[in-house]
Amino acid sequence: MPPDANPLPIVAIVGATASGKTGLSLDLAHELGGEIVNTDAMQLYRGMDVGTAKLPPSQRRGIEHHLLDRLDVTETSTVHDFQGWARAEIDEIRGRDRTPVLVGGSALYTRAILDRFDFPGTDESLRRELEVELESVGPNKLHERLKSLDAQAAAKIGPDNGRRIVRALEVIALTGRPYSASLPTPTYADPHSVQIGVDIDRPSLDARIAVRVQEMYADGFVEEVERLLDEGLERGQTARRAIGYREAIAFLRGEISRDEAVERTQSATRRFARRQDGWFRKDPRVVWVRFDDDDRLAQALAAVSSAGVVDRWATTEQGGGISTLGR
RNA sequence: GGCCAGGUAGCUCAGUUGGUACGAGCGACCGACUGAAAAUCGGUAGGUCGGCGGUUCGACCCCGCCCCUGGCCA
Repeated sequence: MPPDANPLPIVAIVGATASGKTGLSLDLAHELGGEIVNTDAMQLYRGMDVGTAKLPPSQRRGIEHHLLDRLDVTETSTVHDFQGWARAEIDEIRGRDRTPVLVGGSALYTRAILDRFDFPGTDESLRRELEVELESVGPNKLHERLKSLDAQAAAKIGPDNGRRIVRALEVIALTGRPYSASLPTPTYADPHSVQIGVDIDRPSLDARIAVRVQEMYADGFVEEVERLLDEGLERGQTARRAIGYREAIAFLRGEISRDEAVERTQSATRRFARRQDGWFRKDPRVVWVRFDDDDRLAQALAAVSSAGVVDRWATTEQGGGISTLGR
């Protein structure tokens, strides 16, 4: 392996909301001379600050942050666009000899960047057609059609998951090939990638979530949502469904009380955090560090320094009889 | 103190004209996931039906007493 073949790594900090990713990412970026790349679907939106726990510029310690505030709340976020933006951003950062540090809780988005992961195209009018049909005939009818076209995908997706059925039908119509309803096996697009997961136990996490939501409301979250409503939040396909925002909207409409909005937001966030955690846990490549370990930065740095040099280690540190098989 | 309503899954409530609870939504737990992913969808576990006694072959449903909650009247 030529020495130059070991470029700057791509570092990703993953884990549940409120686990402490942000703090660790800043420390890491500081140590590595890195720049932060957001991998959170909702922090992509301009104006969604308090409710997404977006780090205010004043607290960024002078570290560059990328991929925040890219979308208007009325726009639909797509993994595909995000993948393109993020990869371009990463190339640019590395081009400046800086280390990209990805931070965010959207597992699909993170994988879209790090892994070999190609998304089939989309077609506005076809999509709309299918959605209208879904609305009028219901998911089961569409599921039957999917079954005749791609029984495997149909079995995997299930008869009631309208949204995914529509997407499968769309992909099949567009590509003429079956839809893979299964995720590809995780393979880094660039082998010099590391994922560091922030490990936190549930009681601690739940307590932090409870506090965070309280603080959001104390910090003008409702006012933020009012502002965004003026900007057309409810017309947005993605943004208005964000946890916290949908509850705040219900509160502003007078459908639920403020306390109820807080409670529902807390419980929705807890559920979300569990899903996030499960999603990252499944990835065997993630190196975990405890959220409250004083040594976590050192552990993370160690994980980073071993990124991409696994091959070298395999030949030099293996020792014993196996080394005779060396390259 | 009197009257009325009610006490059924962790929560909010259905239900059985007496025959082993058809429960539902939410939550909890587990899982799926390729262009909305903070989305979308699937599965599992939870109940001595307020307590005690009575009637009955049999009561969560009937009777009596008691406890608790809410409301009304004193």
